[in-house]
Amino acid sequence: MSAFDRLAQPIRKWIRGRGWREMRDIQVRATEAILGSEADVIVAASTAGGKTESAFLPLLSDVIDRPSDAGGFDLLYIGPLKALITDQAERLTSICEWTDLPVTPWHGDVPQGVKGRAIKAPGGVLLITPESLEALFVRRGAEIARLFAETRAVVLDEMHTMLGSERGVQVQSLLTRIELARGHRLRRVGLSATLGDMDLARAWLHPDDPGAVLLLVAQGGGSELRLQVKGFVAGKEGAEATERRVAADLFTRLRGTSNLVFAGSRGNVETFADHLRQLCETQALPQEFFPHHASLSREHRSFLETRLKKGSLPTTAVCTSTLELGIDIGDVTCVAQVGAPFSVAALRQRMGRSGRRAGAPAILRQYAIESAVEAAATLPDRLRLGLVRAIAMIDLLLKDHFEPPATGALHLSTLVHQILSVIAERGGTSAARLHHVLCRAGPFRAVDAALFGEVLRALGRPETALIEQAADGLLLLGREGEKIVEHHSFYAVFQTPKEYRLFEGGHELGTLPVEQVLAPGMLLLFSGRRWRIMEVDDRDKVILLTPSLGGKAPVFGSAPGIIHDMVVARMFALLEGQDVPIYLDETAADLLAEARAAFRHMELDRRPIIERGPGAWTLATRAGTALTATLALALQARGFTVAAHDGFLEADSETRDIRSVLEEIRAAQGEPEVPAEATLAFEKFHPNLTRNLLLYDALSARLKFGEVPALCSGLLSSSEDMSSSNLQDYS
DNA sequence: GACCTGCTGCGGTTTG
Repeated sequence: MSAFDRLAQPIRKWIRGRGWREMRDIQVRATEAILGSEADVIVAASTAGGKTESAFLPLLSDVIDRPSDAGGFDLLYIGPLKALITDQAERLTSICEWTDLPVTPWHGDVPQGVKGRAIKAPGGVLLITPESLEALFVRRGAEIARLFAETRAVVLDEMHTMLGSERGVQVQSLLTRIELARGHRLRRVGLSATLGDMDLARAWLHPDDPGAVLLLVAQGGGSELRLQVKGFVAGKEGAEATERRVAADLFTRLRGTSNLVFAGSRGNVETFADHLRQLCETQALPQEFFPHHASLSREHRSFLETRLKKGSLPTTAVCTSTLELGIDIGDVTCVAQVGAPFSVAALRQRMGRSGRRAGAPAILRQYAIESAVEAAATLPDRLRLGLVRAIAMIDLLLKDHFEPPATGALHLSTLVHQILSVIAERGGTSAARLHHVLCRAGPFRAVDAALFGEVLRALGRPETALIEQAADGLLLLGREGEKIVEHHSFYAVFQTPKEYRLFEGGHELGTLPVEQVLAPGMLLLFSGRRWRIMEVDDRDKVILLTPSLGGKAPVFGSAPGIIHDMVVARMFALLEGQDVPIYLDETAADLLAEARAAFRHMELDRRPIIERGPGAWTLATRAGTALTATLALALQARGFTVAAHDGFLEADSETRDIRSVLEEIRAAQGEPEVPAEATLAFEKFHPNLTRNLLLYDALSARLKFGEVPALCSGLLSSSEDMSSSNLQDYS
């Protein structure tokens, strides 16, 4: 029987109505896998590859041909974005045209009435965010078993966003809790365009039996890739003039077509959008360049998304990662990247937005801006680390190597969240039951009973008061716990900063973080236009703006970027190599030659430690951000001031010698050494834990003291032969 | 030296 014939009659009718000549290969294979087995399935296909249909045509067929008598939702879909859920619900409603299966989108913008009706008569497909599912547990814990009693499968969309993230652990935990409530397993179907390590993806989907997960990868689809790296040197003209030259190049290359320009930060998005707007104005051309980032109003963002999707007018979005994944914005001619990205995985995701039409190439224009090098130039300037990283990223992209998600983290912040959620769901529970639900059946398997007890005691401290224990031993929400769980901000496992809202007239333009100093009279670039601040209301967190002629991009706040070991290793290979990639323009090639000359001149090709001056050293760690930062902490704990760059550390001390201190650190055998002033609280519920627990969490995720002794050995090795990795232990 | 994601229930008022 052909795959088409295995589908239910109403589904076949819908397919014929589409006028499809045949099903795609991935859809045929998914139909056979889903209808021919009970196994979990991963469907890996590009964004336009028909993943959603691959999963839902057979899943819906199964529901139609083998209807269940019990009530409850037949299929569950979890998606990371509200806009994606709205889109997918429309597509599924169309597919279900000839069936009587309801399709219910469920997120914060869905009206209460729709949700009320779905709870009263659950059935068909429920499409929901992780946060709204969390809210169901907290508010309607007793009804979970009824709602999902006979659910056939859960579809996990954009699965790559879940791997290694706090939100992914939350989803894993919620799925186990559904299974425990209804008493049997829930089949999982994962969808993604960009999964690096398939074994990790399998293990995430089915931790107890990764080998049983069927993996379906779409064939081909790899369109031709055209690349250029353009170098720019900021000379005496200053930074702004250089930005203008980059903007002028973008204007010439992109005008008249639709494109995405990834500018790296919200501040840069505003800066380049402003330059490009001015170029349109000067030449009396209609506006076709618009900014897009998370702080802009929903209204402005949807205007731009709709314009891109319609494709009738040339449109270039200057954007941050807001346009990296999610809803279908159609095909763009070219992806431009200003400055090096932070991961190959993100670059790959971005490239997926271009070259989607059959026969059209994917085009990447990489812009690298470097400073003019003078005698006092900094290490990153002399070694052209921005350009070198951009080339390393492209190199890895071409080889199809990208960063695997981090594994092995304890995720204690999300554990705290789930402890509160399970207690709220059941109105109270025992410590043993909690440990079973979350750490044995659930995703927190690295947390043993002793560590779990320490977490519970931290939450029960009088000053924390998240939980308390009744006389019979039952764990209940404490005074603060009640407050936190009651508020709607509880449902998300990630944290968001407080923000000002920006208005012009009664019209909201977007938001800015409250940390920065803003005062009336200041000039601002925002939402692609220029403003003067009229009024700052600190109580209501509102800022009133009026149009002006000047202005500069605001500071949106920052977090350190994390570069993987694999990228830094590639950067060193480039610095030590001779080859000049053919996709470099003349300036970029000159800059790479300068970087290589500087690398040799500093003798970094021969020695891992060089002395910049008395009490000032440069170390070539050749490691990514995590390990380099860990060594930096150990040096700081011993009185050094340090500055970290990709694969390098600059360490200064007036009293200590770097070699003897590295010997000491090596002798400490990976014992953590963290200066008292270093913060270890990064995640939403971290402030409720003890410093000791935060250290455990950091050691499991972002600090690598275990690798420090080997790193020290490599640095101390007197070998002149640097061809073998200095990360090996020579002792 | 960075980015992104999410949100319930209830009480009061208005409208047909």
